[in-house]
Amino acid sequence: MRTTNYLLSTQKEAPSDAVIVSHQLMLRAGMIRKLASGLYTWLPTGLRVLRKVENIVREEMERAGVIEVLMPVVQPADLWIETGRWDKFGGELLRIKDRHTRDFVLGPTHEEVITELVRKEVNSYKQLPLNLFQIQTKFRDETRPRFGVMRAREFTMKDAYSFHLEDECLEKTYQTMFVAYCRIFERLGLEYRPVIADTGSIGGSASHEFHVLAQSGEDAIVFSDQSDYAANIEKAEALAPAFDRPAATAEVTEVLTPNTHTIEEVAAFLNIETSKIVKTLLVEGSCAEGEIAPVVALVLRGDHNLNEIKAEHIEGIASPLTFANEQQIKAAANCDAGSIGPKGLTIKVIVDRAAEKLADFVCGANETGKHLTGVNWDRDISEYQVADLRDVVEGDPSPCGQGTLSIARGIEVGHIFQLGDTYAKAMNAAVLNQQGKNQIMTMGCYGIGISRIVAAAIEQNNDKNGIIWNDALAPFSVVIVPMNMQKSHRVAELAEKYYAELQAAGIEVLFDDRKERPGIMFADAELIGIPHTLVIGERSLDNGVIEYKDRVSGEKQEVAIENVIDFIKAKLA
RNA sequence: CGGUGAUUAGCGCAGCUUGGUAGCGCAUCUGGUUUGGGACCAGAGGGUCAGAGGUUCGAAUCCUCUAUCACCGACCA
Repeated sequence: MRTTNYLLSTQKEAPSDAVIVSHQLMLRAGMIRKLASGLYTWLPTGLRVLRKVENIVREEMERAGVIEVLMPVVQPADLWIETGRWDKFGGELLRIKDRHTRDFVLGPTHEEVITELVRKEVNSYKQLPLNLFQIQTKFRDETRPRFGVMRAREFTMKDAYSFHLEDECLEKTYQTMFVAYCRIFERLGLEYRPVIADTGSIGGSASHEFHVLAQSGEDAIVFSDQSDYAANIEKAEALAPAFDRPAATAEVTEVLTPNTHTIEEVAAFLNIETSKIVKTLLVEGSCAEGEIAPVVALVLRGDHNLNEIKAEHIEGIASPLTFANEQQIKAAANCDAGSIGPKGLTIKVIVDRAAEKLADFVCGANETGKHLTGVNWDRDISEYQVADLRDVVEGDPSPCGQGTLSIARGIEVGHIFQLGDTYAKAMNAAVLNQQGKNQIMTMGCYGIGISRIVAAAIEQNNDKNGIIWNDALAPFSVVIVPMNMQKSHRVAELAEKYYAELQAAGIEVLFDDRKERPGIMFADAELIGIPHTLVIGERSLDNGVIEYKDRVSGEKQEVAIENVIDFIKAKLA
């Protein structure tokens, strides 16, 4: 590609609303442009990278025996009503009507459509297992799109769905997909970790997420320092402390804590550590439709965070987790949210394992502006239930039994699930088994965020000059930067020759044939992140060499004019 | 959905307090001088100051409403 025939669109400055480095660089390098919130146009440079990711994913899917299909973005509402997700899926599901006022959705995922396909096409166990994938546009009407294509509303995803007669077979395919995913992220050259994940509202038994490690990641993932254990913090169990609760030594005393609302304020006011205070959060309990939800109290140590996923999985708590509103708090505790405590509450009380080990602790007095000190479980509060409610923290023992946990930030780029028969049952997707009886299939689903990977890769590989692509993802492998080509025939001829020869060798090359000063060409090549640069100038031609520059290491070296093509081929091998 | 803030040329910003001919840098175009790390000189084009209403002789500036965008939170196969 010649730069003069291309749309380079680089910029010196990024729009001020881009806050993370990958978003800034994608805009500056001319990879994407925003059309509206969460909607992006892919410019030629960005699209080239996106296609690289797609192709690697496609190759590895095919290697793993997955077969490509393509399903519509627009899906009839009937299917979503059939699985119940028409009601369950929140505002993220964009609903539209056609000219006949029939209901449709823009597909945020394709379980319904693939199950509809397979239940019609597949009738016999002999056709199983079957694993199908597509690379396609998804739409999720995110309440808060951010970070460019990292969390866009419209994005590209690879989604695969497998169908089996038995769970045993599903587990085998799940393993195959796990390995295929590892291969994909290796080939993409990303630093990644598979972690145990929550299955979320999609349901199912087993699930792993694949995270690209990056400071800007929106997820917290935890690792054991002595084993392979790795999990999303949503899923990581906080073990009960291994010691017995100390005996009570203090009497319950009421103290005035005016104008304190947060745990930090109370701790500062009373001059104690936040870990000696418990916080009491009121949430809605589960109930039948139409009934008034009861309120349940969740009690945690002041220095711990509520893990909402764990909480909503507890029997008797509404899912999704819903915090009590002001009226509900007033009715249950007769005070403001800042002064609630477990003592004297008449509602159900669930205590975190760590909070349950406290003695002589501080809690709200259920009277605005007052707290209690010297409170003790059993002696002062008899009715309560103990559960794992909190996020693990750095240094907690690993739930696998070996080592302690550390926490890192990750960008979720892949997620695989063993769905089981949730969707197949809802949609009556069955085949005839060996006994000639109808048997509901069991399913797996496997997603990779293609467009998110592009952003994640940049997040992990950049410097002050721009993006640093590896050979697998680079929009171009080589850029030819001629010095003063308009004046020097020798330079122009050699540049043209290399351009033709590299193209003939099947190497993607950008020939910067603009009438620009060298500094501009260098800066653009580095901003876009092309891994290999060939600098052709009068200065070195007299010595029979040209200059090669490596974007990753920044190192320059001279290469004999006649060896350049072989040199580049060797670099890309 | 709640909180905060923003909206002036393609991008980055100033001007608003104290109302009086809409500016700067980068980018773009023309001509010239340059040419190994974002050059220099001369000139040019580009604006419904987010929109609507109000106050005023006069509004980018003051007031009201609306829209859009972003950040923090809530939410999120």
